[in-house]
Amino acid sequence: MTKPPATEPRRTLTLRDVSEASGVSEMTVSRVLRNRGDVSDTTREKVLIAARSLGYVPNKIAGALASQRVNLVGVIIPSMSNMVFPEVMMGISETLEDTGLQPVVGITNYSPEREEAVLYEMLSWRPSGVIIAGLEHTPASRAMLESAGIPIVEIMDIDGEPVDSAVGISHLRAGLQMAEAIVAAGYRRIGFLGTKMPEDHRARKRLEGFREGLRRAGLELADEEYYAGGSALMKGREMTEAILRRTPDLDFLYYSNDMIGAGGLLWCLDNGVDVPNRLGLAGFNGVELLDGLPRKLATMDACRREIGIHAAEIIAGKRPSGVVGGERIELFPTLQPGDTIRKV
Amino acid sequence: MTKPPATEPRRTLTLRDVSEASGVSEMTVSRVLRNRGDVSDTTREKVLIAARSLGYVPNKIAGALASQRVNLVGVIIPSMSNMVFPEVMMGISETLEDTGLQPVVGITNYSPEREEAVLYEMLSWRPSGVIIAGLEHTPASRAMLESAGIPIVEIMDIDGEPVDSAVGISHLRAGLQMAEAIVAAGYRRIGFLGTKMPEDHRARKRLEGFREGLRRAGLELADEEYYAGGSALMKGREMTEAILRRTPDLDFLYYSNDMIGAGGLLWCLDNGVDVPNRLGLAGFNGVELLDGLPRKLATMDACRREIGIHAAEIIAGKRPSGVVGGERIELFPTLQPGDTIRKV
DNA sequence: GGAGGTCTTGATAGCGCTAACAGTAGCAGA
DNA sequence: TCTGCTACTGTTAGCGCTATCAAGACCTCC
Repeated sequence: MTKPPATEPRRTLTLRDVSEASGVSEMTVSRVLRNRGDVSDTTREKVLIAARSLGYVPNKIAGALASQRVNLVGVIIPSMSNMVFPEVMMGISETLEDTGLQPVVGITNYSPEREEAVLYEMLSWRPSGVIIAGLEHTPASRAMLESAGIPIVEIMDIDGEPVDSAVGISHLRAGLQMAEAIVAAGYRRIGFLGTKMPEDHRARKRLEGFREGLRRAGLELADEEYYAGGSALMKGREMTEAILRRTPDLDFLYYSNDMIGAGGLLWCLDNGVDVPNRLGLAGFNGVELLDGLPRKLATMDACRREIGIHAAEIIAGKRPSGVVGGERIELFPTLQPGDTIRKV
Repeated sequence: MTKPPATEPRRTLTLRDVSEASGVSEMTVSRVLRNRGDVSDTTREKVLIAARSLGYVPNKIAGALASQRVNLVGVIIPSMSNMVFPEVMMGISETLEDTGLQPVVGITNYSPEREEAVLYEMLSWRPSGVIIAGLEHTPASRAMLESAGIPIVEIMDIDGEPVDSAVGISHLRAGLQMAEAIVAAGYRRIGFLGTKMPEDHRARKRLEGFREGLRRAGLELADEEYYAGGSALMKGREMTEAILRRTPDLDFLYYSNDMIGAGGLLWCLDNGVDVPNRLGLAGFNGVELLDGLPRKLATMDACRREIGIHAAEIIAGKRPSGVVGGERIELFPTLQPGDTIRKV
């Protein structure tokens, strides 16, 4: 039988091809490629040369099915566009790096239905664990998480009942603290600017906590302004102008995130508003970006990187002491007064 | 033998469980769950009820192995932290949404070795296609891409030889055009500010094209300044101050990206530099963020969303006319002069 | 000398699903 | 009545890999 010409229609390679090319069993090839079990140096060498020269890429689908192990960790977050989640991701990837585990991201756009769909899709790949933002999920999502039989870490928030483990900060408390700081600095006519996002539970909780803080001082919000979509910086300018036109005697503006806060700050500087004496400003998140602004906006960092690190550690089983699951790690954000709150 | 009490240690469910619970064969369950093939309404109903009440989640690993089809598309990009790639991702996800295909992202941090590793990992899941940033890869990466036997789309750049398809803009030309516009506006003492990133080939090509543009006008760069790491906005300020201190007679600064450009702009405004008369500024990318700045930075949009859309269309086989592969789509960025280049 | 290692390799049996084909029933048309 | 179809359901045989066990070769130590 004559060999067909060099370029035969290429099937995708399997272990068998490498096994034939190197003259050992498939099992041995598998062992070499996974660095598992004893294989003599000469055999190992032969196999590696054969695999490389063929350009063999293992099929993890088959491998995962056979071994019942998948090196994937599902990460489900609402968005990637504001700076907050990328930073969480950094913490996660960095921590997972030397564990052989690999994050796979799903985006929900703050939609519970979408979250449910993304979760279903993820679980159908049988990941080793799931990291998911928030504690609020549809009943179906919660049921899936509960019966998945893998570690689940709910991140960002700890005001609620986690399915399994949770790592985050208390947004209720964050809002409360900010209110206290503002009141302590002597501001009294306080406005709030935020997003129209009923499903952003963390922003909602911050506002709730903020209101509570004001109430304890016998105050309440003097005005509110909400937006949806568009460039946050620009929206911050527009909203600031709008709220001040409507309620000119406001002496403080609390923004639900740093980006609109920064927009507000720029508007004030452009329009000669005396910050922080005539008007104080504060945001939330501690976005690094703001470091370059002419003045530093008061904010509260959300411990984003740390949250990612801790969550990944739980999934990777790296937590100290033999804790098995159901961990609850609360982190504590610190207030950064910047230049936009009066010093007391 | 007595049945163990209700709460027995839960194995993960398989088709067989649903099949037993609903009294039909596994095959029929499979058909119902995938909506494929004819199944009577009554059977369908029975199966769906059983599946739902058990909380069955299909195992895509087994499904993919059996069907030799994987609904995943690998997307390999250098970074997620500057605003450029998230926007490409939006275009991709949006386009893939109704195709049953699902993007899976890998990040390389501009490291060719990392890219190689990420690519290997991705290919081992046998995705339906790969979208990868840039045309420059290690020989091993290129070999993998060539022999993967799936559609490959290299994005962002088209100055080079693609493995299969390519969608992007010419960064060489982008740099050249910007140089021409600057020269035409009468600027002569031109500085460049960029990142220390030998592996950011697109930034390199823009600079190359920019130099060529200056040379054609008998000019050359009067000074250069590079940075690495840190908050881009902040770095933009610092670098601007540094380059102007060193070469005070510069009349134009070309930044390799909008963020440092924005930092530069803020510095100029803070320090009373007359922009654009005494000093002109320009960046690159067309980042939406900049909309909120006091003055609009000259820039060039990089067609990021469109790139994502076209790339996804190629993978999904949505391209018009029966083109099979090896498509090359060039997009053309437009110059947005903003307020930081003198009107001619 | 033989029991009991260690090291290395291979054979076998699935993992949970789906492609492909093989029925079976029911019904229209000749 | 039989053929030929459509609608539905089940059986069989893998997909490409790994867990597990078995076995051969070669030692070591009483």
